[in-house]
Amino acid sequence: MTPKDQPNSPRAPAQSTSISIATVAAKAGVSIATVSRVLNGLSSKFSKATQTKVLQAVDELGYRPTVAARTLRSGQSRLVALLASNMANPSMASIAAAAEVALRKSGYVMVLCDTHDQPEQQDEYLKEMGSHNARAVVMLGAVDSPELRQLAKSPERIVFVNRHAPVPIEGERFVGIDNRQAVLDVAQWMHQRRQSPMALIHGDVRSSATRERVDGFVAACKSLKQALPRSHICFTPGVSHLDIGYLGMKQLMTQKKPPLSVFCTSDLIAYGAHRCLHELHPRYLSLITLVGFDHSPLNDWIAPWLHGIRVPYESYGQAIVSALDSDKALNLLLPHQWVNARTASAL
Amino acid sequence: MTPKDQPNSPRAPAQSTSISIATVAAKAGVSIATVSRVLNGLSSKFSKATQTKVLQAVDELGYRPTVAARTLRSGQSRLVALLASNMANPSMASIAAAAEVALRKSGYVMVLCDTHDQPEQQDEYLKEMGSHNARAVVMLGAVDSPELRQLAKSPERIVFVNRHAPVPIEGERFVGIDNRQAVLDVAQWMHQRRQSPMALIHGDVRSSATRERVDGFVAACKSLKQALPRSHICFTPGVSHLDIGYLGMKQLMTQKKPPLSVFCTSDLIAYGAHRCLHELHPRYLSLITLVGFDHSPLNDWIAPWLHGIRVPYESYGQAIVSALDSDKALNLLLPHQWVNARTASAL
DNA sequence: CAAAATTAGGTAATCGTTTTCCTACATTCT
DNA sequence: AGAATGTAGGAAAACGATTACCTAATTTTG
Repeated sequence: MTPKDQPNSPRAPAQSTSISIATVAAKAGVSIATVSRVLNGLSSKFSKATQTKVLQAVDELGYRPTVAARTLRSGQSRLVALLASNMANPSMASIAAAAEVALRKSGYVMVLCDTHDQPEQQDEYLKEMGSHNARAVVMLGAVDSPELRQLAKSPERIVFVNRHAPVPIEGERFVGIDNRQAVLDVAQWMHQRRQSPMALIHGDVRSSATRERVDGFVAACKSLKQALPRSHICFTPGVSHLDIGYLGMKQLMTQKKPPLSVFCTSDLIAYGAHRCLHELHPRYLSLITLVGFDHSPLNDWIAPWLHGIRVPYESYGQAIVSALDSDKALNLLLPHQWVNARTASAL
Repeated sequence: MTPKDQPNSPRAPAQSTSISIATVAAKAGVSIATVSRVLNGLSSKFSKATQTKVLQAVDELGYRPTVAARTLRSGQSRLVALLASNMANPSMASIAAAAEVALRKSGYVMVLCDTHDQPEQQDEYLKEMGSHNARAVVMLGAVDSPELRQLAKSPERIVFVNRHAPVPIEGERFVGIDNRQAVLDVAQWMHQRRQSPMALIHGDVRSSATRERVDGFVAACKSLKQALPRSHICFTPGVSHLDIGYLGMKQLMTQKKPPLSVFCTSDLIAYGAHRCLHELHPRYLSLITLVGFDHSPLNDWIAPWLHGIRVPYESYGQAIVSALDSDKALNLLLPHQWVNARTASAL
């Protein structure tokens, strides 16, 4: 702005010499300890006048405490690790984005780690976070691993998101939705529309979320007296959700009684199923109802043909922070919502 | 697994007492300094025998250096901050995911920050990263801000991705694609198909990437003697890319000579345009050609009607690391690719 | 009014590393 | 053989905060 853009008065020390708490103390004419106390709000340890002096010195020098020193001494850092099992999944990305905002707002710093659903990587990251003195770990799709079991026994804070801990943990902090209720909603909606036969394409049931959805859906069908033969339940191991959907749908369409409505346990699976139908014959798209699970906002734009359960990922961030700051076990189930396709037709 | 799941032999010290380099030194029967040297590979400072002893002690104790202490002493950390302007954009998420993997592979730890394209937030994060002794900052869509200018003058490493530094920086490290060439490809393809009139819907030109695409496309049209009247160039400030596309297309369709092919400077814009066309009349979808820019892998599944430039986001990770590790300015332009729509029809 | 309690703030130890000196051999050069 | 060089490793000083402990002054209490 001003012609001279030296940030400080000429008296100010060269920017190169980093300013430490000692610099502030000297400038304010107090001891290092006092500066520290003011900065940490250890009230009844300093007078109002001193506070002002210190704060002013801090401000003038543009001082910021060195994180490493603080962490070393106090043994606590503001780092929170988010271990995601697969960042290529848009819903994981949504959660990561929401978590980042909420964590930041609470003064945390988020480190992102993609475990690719592999126990070894997960362990590596968990160890890494230990040596960083991370305040907490957010597991976005945890898999079983030695280090995780180890960590679970320690007082370390872990928040499980969407997928429960792979091994029972007393005092588990969990953030997710009520999958049982959600799939019940799905089953009832499909049942009302009388679009039999129905089918189910699902992901890997090693994920508790998927397991709840599969079990819940099967149970709901049974209680509704809605047929769901084993041949109409598809899963292909070892491939992406997109391929699971694609292959599953292909398989379903070879049955003698192809389904009229298909529930997919994730949106990605539904996308795959859609592509399959489209390739087989575009007309199928208007005949067969696809129901997904996740409903990213983008669906309204590019997959308006998809019905499904909307998971409120944008509010996961705050929930994760709450779980993290909580001193006891927590099971936060966020409200989901049924969403009708925007267009009946196949777009 | 075993009945006794004490991780260590009975001889091992209680897990609670954290093991430091001193513990290792004691166990190996050497000094702290030597352990440090072995761990840091300061060769010709220790014998092979000592190395073995130390490494074994490290292994048996499961010792990991405390990051904070190391950072404090050396003034360097392995933290790399990735400041993204908008994580809700799938292409940013792709880059973030790719960067995370590549950085990790090179021993860095990635901190994710969403600036929401706001200078104040960006500054806050930049300052924060300063006090973390971050090794580098990766700007994924930088905006102009005081702190960034300040940082640019320091020896701090900054990598600009996709969008160039908002203010000229000598020695800029850049990772992106050749937008000029890409839009030339687009224009030529559209020109060959003779789908006149053509139109352009673009994002905010404060982004250098968008500016290059817009200017390049306009220039290409001119050199191809392809009409592109001002009325066929749309931009709506202050709304999301999706809305830019939606509103832009709506505006285009009210013209007396609506376009037969439309170039959108991002896929999100194309999605918006598509939705608009679909709502106006599904038949439009098979008449009007939409060309996007980004081409996330998901497009093959949910937007097979979209032509466009594929940006190799998955290889951005490695490129970012290269730029970061480079000692001099760098302008890494990755190869893009023209992609035809998978289906001519409107899905 | 003396004792007790509170307030304000300084001194110095400490966190776990890295790194600068130093020393003491062992080797090589002249 | 004496000097120079290299190798191996120890002792101790940083790095920049937090915090336990201590001292004085001030206020409250009985």
